[in-house]
Amino acid sequence: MGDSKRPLRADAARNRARVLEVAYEALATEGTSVSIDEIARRAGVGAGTVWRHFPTKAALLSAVIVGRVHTLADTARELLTSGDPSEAVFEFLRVVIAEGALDRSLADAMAGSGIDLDVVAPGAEDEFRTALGELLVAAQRSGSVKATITAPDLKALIVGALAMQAYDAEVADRVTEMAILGLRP
Amino acid sequence: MGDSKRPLRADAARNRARVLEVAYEALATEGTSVSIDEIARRAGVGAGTVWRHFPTKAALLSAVIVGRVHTLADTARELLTSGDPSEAVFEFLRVVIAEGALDRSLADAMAGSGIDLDVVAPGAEDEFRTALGELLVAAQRSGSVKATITAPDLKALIVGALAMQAYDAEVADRVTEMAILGLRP
Amino acid sequence: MGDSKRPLRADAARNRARVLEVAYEALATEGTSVSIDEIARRAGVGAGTVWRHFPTKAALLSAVIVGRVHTLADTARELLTSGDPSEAVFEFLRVVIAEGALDRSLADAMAGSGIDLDVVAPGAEDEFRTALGELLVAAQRSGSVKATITAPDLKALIVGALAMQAYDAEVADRVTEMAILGLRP
Amino acid sequence: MGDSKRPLRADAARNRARVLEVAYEALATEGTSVSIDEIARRAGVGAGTVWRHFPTKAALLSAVIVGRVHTLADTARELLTSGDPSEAVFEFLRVVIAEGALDRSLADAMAGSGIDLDVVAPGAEDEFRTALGELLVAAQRSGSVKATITAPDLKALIVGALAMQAYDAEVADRVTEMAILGLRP
DNA sequence: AATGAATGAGTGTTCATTCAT
DNA sequence: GATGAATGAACACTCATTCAT
Repeated sequence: MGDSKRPLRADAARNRARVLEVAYEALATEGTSVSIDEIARRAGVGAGTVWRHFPTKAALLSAVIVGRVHTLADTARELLTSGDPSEAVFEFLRVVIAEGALDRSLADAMAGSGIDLDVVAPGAEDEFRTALGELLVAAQRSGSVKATITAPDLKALIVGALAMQAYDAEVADRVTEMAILGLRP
Repeated sequence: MGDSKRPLRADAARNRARVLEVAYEALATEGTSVSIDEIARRAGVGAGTVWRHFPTKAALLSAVIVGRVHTLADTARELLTSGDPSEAVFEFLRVVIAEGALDRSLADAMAGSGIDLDVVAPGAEDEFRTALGELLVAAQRSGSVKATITAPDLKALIVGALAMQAYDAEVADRVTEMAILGLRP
Repeated sequence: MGDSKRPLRADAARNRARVLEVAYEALATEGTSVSIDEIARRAGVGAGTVWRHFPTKAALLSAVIVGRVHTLADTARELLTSGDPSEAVFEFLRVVIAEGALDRSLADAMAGSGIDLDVVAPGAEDEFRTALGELLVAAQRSGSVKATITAPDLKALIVGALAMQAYDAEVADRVTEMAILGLRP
Repeated sequence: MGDSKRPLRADAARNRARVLEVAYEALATEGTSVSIDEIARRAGVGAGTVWRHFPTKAALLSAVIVGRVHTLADTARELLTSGDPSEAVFEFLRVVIAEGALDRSLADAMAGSGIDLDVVAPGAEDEFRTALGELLVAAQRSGSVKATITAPDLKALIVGALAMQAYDAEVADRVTEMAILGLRP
């Protein structure tokens, strides 16, 4: 099991990665209204090539989002092991905010009709939830976050930060700092 | 005051109001993807009539948003005079959340490229800021909100609540409650 | 009842008729593969205008077919009243064949997936069946068609003639003449 | 006889045959709208392999049709030698009808613009005509078909049966039976 | 002032054909 | 010889905007 897809040919893999990268930037900059043609143009490939790799626009959006979720989960793990575990959760929130300017696509796409992370990439969702859980446990163990705070609270805060970021960076910043005060004992 | 436009004829004013009302409902229900034709159809007028009053789709969105801001400012004033002033600000936040399910359009439209409330309706912005300022002063005077909280903090919280609402009701709920904890002394 | 649609504005009606006419010719000449854009171009209108009148390609095909069925029913009635009733049914078959060169669209469209005359225009279907029934009764009464022949036989012959016409005029001609021999006592 | 093409390598020949077989089934089932990619996928070969053997879609269609014509000619010969020669021609017609459900592709493809059997495979055409001629001669010799019927009449009936089959099985059935009555003395 | 028909560029998606591996 | 990725034009359909009535 797990070998249902042979590895892509080198050139195809290169194109796929290039499209994903360009799509991420384009979505972050322009929102979900960017056209597939525009993404293809920027990536220097034909529209059909985008279609080969991502047969619907939703599939492309999902792939971008899944990639972003992986990156965030990586970031969470790094913060936990490389710094002060009691502050890692707050650091993570700030990273989400700081990088969120590029993440208009996530909130847009997920708010937009019909993309459910649980459905398109259950693995990514689990990975993300696990990382968040570790951040939370570390913080509560060291007393920097109230014991009454739950993992869903934390996830809501992350998602909310992204949603606010999509609208306005300063708004996200201010509200998150207020909510962080509410997290502390 | 010295407006260059004469008052609208009665039937025109009625049409304008009807379009606005229908547009608000349609945008709240369907998001910004509703077509102008659909709004015209629901309002029982021709597409050209919508165009006469709102020459671009952005103009219609702006007008809807301005109307909504007026309503929110009214709500703020009512809460201040009819209930406990020390809790009015929290009540207001909860109203924003509760009604926000109808306000997907606001965040959508404002997050979408290029609508700036300060530009399209400086008066509405002022009115809203004033009402928020009064809520804040009342709360701080009675000690229910920390003295370090500023009007921009509060505005960010309102706007953030709307942005989160557009994505997910529960997220908005949880994050706002956390932030309210951060507001209290 | 029956006034659910107000009469079209004069210019709209003209456009609708022009599109239908052009569509009939184009479909007859090129088959169902003609694009809507091509039809719009030939009719001298925008693609959106075609769409306003016929929101899907199937709707346009249906309208063309219904129009054609009406014309055929008219022809049947004329043949019955203006000539020899005993030969009217054979004359009608020959007209179908002769004009069928323009009718590639009918067989194509009806063979193609999903257009059912009974569904798109039950009235037209009834009108057609009635006209065929009258042709058959008149012929059987005068003894020019066997009593064992039924209305469905006759309808099959018409439809088959169209289907063969779409492929080859001579084939339709020869087979129909053979079948006519089978019809006679 | 002196063909300019050397015989195909064994594996290439196997691929060619497999593609043809799959193409016949796919065309019969789905009509001419099946994509080359889909046929390649079902045959388990790459799209380029299909292209190597059949450089255009029309070439593939032609090859399928030619193959089908060969099969029909074989059937005709078998019926002539293994059964009652006087009824063989009627049996053959019924076989064409019965199997015609799989032959939507023939009528589709030949009705569609530009494939002419005489051009793409004069040999197959001759073989088919010869077999039909033999059926006809046998029937007329035994008195089961009128002497006035010609080979082109019979060919029209076969082709017409296929054309009608593509539209509706019952139509083909009824019309062919009527025409058979016209064939008998 | 109001209507609603017309426009035409734009969307996501599809696919026959070509070509680098 | 075989592969399957890439191409790019085409499709049906949509809609904000304009304009004749």
